[in-house]
Formats: sequence, C-alpha cells, structure tokens
Amino acid sequence: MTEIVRKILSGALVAMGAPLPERIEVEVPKDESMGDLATPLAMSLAKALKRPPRKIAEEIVENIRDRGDFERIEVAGPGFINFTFRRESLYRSFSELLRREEAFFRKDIGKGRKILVEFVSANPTGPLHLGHGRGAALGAALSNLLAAAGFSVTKEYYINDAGRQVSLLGESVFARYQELFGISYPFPEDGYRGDYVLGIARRIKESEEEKNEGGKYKGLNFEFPQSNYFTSYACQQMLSVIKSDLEHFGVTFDVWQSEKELYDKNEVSGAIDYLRQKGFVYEDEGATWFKATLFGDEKDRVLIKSGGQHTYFASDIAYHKKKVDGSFDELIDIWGADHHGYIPRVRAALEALGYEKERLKVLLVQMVSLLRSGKPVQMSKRAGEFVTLREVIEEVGADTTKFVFLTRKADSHLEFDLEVAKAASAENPVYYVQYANARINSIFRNAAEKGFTGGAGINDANLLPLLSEPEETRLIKKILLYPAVFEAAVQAREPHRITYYLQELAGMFHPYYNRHRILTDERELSSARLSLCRGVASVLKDGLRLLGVAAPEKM
RNA sequence: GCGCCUGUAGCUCAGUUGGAUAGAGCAACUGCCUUCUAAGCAGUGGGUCAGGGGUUCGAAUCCCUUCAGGCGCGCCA
Repeated sequence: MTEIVRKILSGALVAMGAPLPERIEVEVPKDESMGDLATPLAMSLAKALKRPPRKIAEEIVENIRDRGDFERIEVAGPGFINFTFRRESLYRSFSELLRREEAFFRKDIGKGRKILVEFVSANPTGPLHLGHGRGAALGAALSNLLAAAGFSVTKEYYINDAGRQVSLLGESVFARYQELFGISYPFPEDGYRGDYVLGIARRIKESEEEKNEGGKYKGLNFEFPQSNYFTSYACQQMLSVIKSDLEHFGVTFDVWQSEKELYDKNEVSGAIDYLRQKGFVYEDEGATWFKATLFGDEKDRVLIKSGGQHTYFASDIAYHKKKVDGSFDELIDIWGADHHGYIPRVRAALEALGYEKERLKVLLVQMVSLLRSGKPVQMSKRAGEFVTLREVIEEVGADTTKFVFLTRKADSHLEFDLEVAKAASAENPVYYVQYANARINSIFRNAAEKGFTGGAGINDANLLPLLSEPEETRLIKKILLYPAVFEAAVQAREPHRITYYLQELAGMFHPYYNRHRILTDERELSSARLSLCRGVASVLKDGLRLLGVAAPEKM
C-alpha cells in the first residue's frame, strides 16, 4: 500500500518539476477518519519551494494522474495529503497477498549484498548468561530479517580462545584438578569459581582413568598463562556447552571463528605489519602502539605489551581485517553496551586498514536485569553465582525468552522478570500472538470438518467484498501494512518493530473473533472470512518465524 | 572530570528516522464461556513526555544546559 502511494507521489512531483526527496515519507494517520495513509511531503518541501505547505499539497494532488486505487485524496491540517483507498483496491491487494504470501511481504532491499553479522561471541570461560541471550535473540532475528530482505547473510561467532582469560580458566581447572587429589594448589586470584570448573576437572580425571593414566598431571607444575592441555581442554568443553546452550535457544551460526587460529595463521602479526608499513605503528616504552588518534580515537592504543603479549585489540584488528577482506559489504557487530568505549578504536583500525569506517555498524545491547517477582536476583560472577541463559530457557521456555528480548529495542535497559515471563497469562505477550494463530488454525480444522475446502486453500477474490464489517476492513488494512513494517524494520535494523506489529495485529484479531463468527450458515460469507483468517495467520506465522519464535497450530 | 546510553501513565515499555488531539500491555474497578480454543473479549480511570532554554510552519524526537540512573574511560578482556 505504501508503495502505491509513494509511486503516485513521485509521479506527481516529476510532473510538477519539483525536486524528488531521497525518501518520501508515508505514514498511517493518527485518526482513522483522516484516511488510510498520509504524507507530510508538502510540508517538508515548503522550505525548498518557498511556498506555503497547503498550496504545495494542493498542487501535488492536482498532479496525481493515476488515482484509480483511491476513494479520496485530500489536503488536510497544515499540509498533509491524506489517502483513502477504495474497497475494491484493498480487496485486490489482499487477494494478491493471499496468492503470493511471502513474496508479497518481501522487498529486495539487499540485492544480494553481503553482510556479516557477528554476535554473542562470549568468552569460552563460562556458560552463557542472560545478556548473551539478548544478543543471541537479536542477532538471530536481525539475520533472519536481512536474509529475507535479500541480503546474503553470514552469522558468525568469534571465539576468544587465546589470551589471559582462557588461560585463567585453564589454571582454575588445574587447581580444582589438584584438589581432587588432595593437593593444594593456589587458586588463581581472578580465577573462575563456578561449579562448572570443578566439573571439567572431574571429567579430565575420569578420562584419564579410562585410559589407565590416572593422575597423569597430579602434582605437576604447569606454566600458566602459557597454553597447555588444561587450557585447551577447558576451552573446548566450555565451547561445546555454549554451542549446546545456543542450540537449545534455537540460535545457529554459519562460522565459528577462533581467535587462536588468527595467531596460528599469523594473521595478527600480518595485520600489524600491514599497519606498520603504512606508518601507523610505533614503539614506545617497550610496547607497540597503533596511532589511533590519527583516526579520531581519544588515545593511541597498545597492540603488543612490553611483556610481549598481544592485546585483545591486536587480534581484533586482524579479525575485522579478515572480515572486510572476506568481501563483505557491511559488517554488523552486536556487543554488550559495556564495550561501547571500544567502538572508536575498532573503527579507527578499519580506517587505517583502508576501509570506510561506515562499513562497520555496531549495535549495542543494553544490560538485562534479572528479577523474580519484582525483586532483583543477586548475581556475582566472581563467586560464580549467576543465573545462566540455560536455566532461564529451561524455566520459562525459549520462545518466551526470545520474544521478551525482542520486545525492546536494543539500546534500552531490560528488566526480565522470571515469574512474569513464566506466567501463562496475558502478561505474556508471546502467548497473545501465538494464541491468535492457534485459534485460526483451530477454525481451519473445524472448517475442514464442515466441508469447506479449507481455510488454507480458499482464495476467491469475488467473495472478499462480503468482508464489509469495520473490523474486517481494519484487519485487511493492517495486514496490507506488513510489508512496510518489514521494510522499516530492515532499514533500521530493528527487529522489535516486527514484534510490536504482531502484537497489534493479534490485538485486532482477538476482538474480531469474539464479535463475529467465522463459520456461519452462510457459506460464502464464511469462505470470505476464512480467507481473512488465512491472511492474518500468514502474516503472524511469517513474523514469528523472522523473530525465531514458534507458531504452534494448537495451544 | 570526560565520553556513550537511558529518563514517556502507578509498573514494564512503544512512539513509523521532525508531523495532526501522546499509545499499548500490566496493575485497579465492572461485566462476558450450553455456538469456531476464556492463554480470549467489552467497559472505566490514569500524562508538566525528568526540569529549563533554543532551532521552525511543527519537537517526546534535533541543539545547549541542569538533574537522576546505567555503562565505559588500562601495556584487562
């Protein structure tokens, strides 16, 4: 619908010889009586054309040639142009939607452009927590949206399996391992104290026993932080836990990129050398620095510490270099908001490498605070006490968890109340949306029993005019708006817009269902209403699928 | 101290990239199941969009400032 309006508007502007704006705003008016769609176009042109907005609006309206789809096109308020569709036009579009379904919803925005979405990327030093879950839900939904919009999407998880944190994990496991033999080994100061660390130690011990090598590392003195058996074993274990957690959550990745591999393949040193050749690297006080200030960062950043170890930033440069070199047109990184200070330096590095920094878009996901019945759940990462994503999924379910995450825009703080999320009630918006779809499917089952060719198959455009109730017209208009919502969500990279739309659509269907019977004695009316239901269900299913949430046929 | 994010109904949050009279859910009160699923529906009340100033035809939205909360500001990751 919005496309039709945009088209005739740009046609009118051309006819007038007026400049075409980059984007013609089309919106749904506040009040239904104002029409179906409206544009503030004339008002935004007022300054450039140096004429009153209402005059411009009138002129635009006069220049609209093809108005066959509209019952009314009128100028209102300070200069809005309001459009009201003819019913026949709505029915024609709706019939087209039923026929083409997914193809009708989509617009090819990406045109095959390659886009890499990196998300979660939690250190493999412990299980995923709720904040990671939020990033996972967002990344997965965004990837779905982008792929549906014609982008070629790669989903990637960056594994920080090199460096201090993983070796600290290894040493923590090593300490627990020694304890299993009654040997006291000083537990590392910032070590990981969660129960899972002990679990890994036990597993190492058990696997030794199986191989008749019991106590192989008992009492030995390993050099940490150098990588060794304990580090790599623990890391592998944690990674498989993380993978299985994500699988439970219904989130998958195309690429698991290891940081360690970047070192092993000399890509880190390669990236540093590259920057050095360009003159952006210098030595000072025994350390190797990157001239980040040349590219807008606050200060220069260390790549190699005076002790010889690389910083996290060094491998991150190599990683982002690898990504852009992979001929991706756009990179999206989804990070926790606590990393926001890191953006300028990564952007600076990209620019120094010779890429436009606009290629990288960083989406920050704000913190999640976990509540139970309104009271904060105490978590202490240091003591290893925290509620994991896995536990939350098991308690409230993956669909609900995802839906709650996707009901907020990324950069707003989120309160996640376990009891509220668990309640199978109206407080829980995911059920509200799923329930609408389940109800419709229930109607379809009844319809089939009553000998209707089935809601699923019905598409008789001639019957659609029987849908004359105000609720029906409103539903049709709402459904026809879905493609515009989809497009806006993709452009803004904001999946939550889909979530809200689905709630609104369900919020129109339930009252309709309560007020009007779908299956009546009038066969033709019933058929028409089944078609309407199919349109609703089709959109609900599509939207839920994009969000990564199930759309059960029975509840 | 500097930077980023946030501040909208009692609570949790939207607000279509600056548009018309600011929205939803929950909570509160009142009703609706012998007809397609009551995880539903109908109705009622609720606002200084944190405060102030500015930009313009028009601001919850952009700029400045004050206040409040969160997060950053390492040769940590």
